[in-house]
Amino acid sequence: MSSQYTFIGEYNFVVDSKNRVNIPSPFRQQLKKSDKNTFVLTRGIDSCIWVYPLSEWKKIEIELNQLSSLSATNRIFLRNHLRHARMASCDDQGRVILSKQLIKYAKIVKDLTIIGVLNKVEIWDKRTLIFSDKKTVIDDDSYEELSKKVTV
Amino acid sequence: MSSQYTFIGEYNFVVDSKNRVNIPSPFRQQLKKSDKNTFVLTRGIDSCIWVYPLSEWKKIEIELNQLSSLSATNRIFLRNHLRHARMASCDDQGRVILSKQLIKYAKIVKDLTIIGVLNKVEIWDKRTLIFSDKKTVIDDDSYEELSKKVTV
DNA sequence: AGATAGGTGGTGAATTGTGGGTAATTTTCC
DNA sequence: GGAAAATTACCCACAATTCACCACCTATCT
Repeated sequence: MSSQYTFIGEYNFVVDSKNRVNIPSPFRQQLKKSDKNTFVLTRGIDSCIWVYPLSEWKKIEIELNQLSSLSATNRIFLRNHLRHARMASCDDQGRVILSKQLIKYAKIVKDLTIIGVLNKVEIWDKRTLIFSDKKTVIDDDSYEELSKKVTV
Repeated sequence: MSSQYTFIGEYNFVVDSKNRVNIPSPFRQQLKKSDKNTFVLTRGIDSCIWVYPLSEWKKIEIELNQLSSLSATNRIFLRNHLRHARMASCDDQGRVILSKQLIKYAKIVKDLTIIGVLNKVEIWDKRTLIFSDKKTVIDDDSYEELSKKVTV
């Protein structure tokens, strides 16, 4: 399950009065033509927005398509996962528009921090992330668990 | 069994005095010519209306055809699924007409929430969905099960 | 200094969601 | 069967939003 993308690094941007956000230029330059400058934006598990290039999202879709709608759990899961997702294409300046729902969810005011996380991009409200940083220190036990899965 | 369609996101609309409902424009734009602006509307398993593009419905028909009518469960399932299904075409403004039976079944008053669920679209009464949200929480065991199937 | 690239702000045109009217068609009822 | 009533199909209209650009400012590198 390896990705074609290598989004890494951190960038500070602002969201403008029309809810537009710049995708960092190094990320945009990686985009394949087949992705047509299109991303899928959705709720992150933390209070941030996850941004996938179209082709990366398609991989997720393939998995979600396995789930039969005859199962109640599946239906709830699919609904809740997909309802907050949106496609968005870059304009000529490389910006995407955030929906009001996503802005509200991620508590976005104006200043943003955008982080590359390999195959996806996270959009954080700057202050929210600073606050979140203080809380999310990984304890030793969790590192033990992690060590079984990744070598780093 | 992957879909040609990527219906995602949530939209708020109203049903008008003639029982017309707008199909969200991003969904309509995906429609293939062969689908001829035609959908199949039927009862969802939850109290909502399921909307399939014609070609996606055809796939379901193929699956349903696999079910032997010798089984009582199958017969009941088939009947209940098919008796409420209806074809409906968009008008020039991209709206379909909901039958009274479907409106009653989904307890639709005026405000709607429309959710894209990959290959189909769900039409919910706004209040009903909010109420449903509160009741339907996925428990931990179910999440464990899900995690075996999808990574997301 | 000039050129280039990257980030931010703004604007007019096109799209979209919603409402309504009228004629054709179907259904209902006697 | 046929008239009346309801439903449906096919239009037009319009306000609000969104989209595709254009313009400008800034920093960096040559």
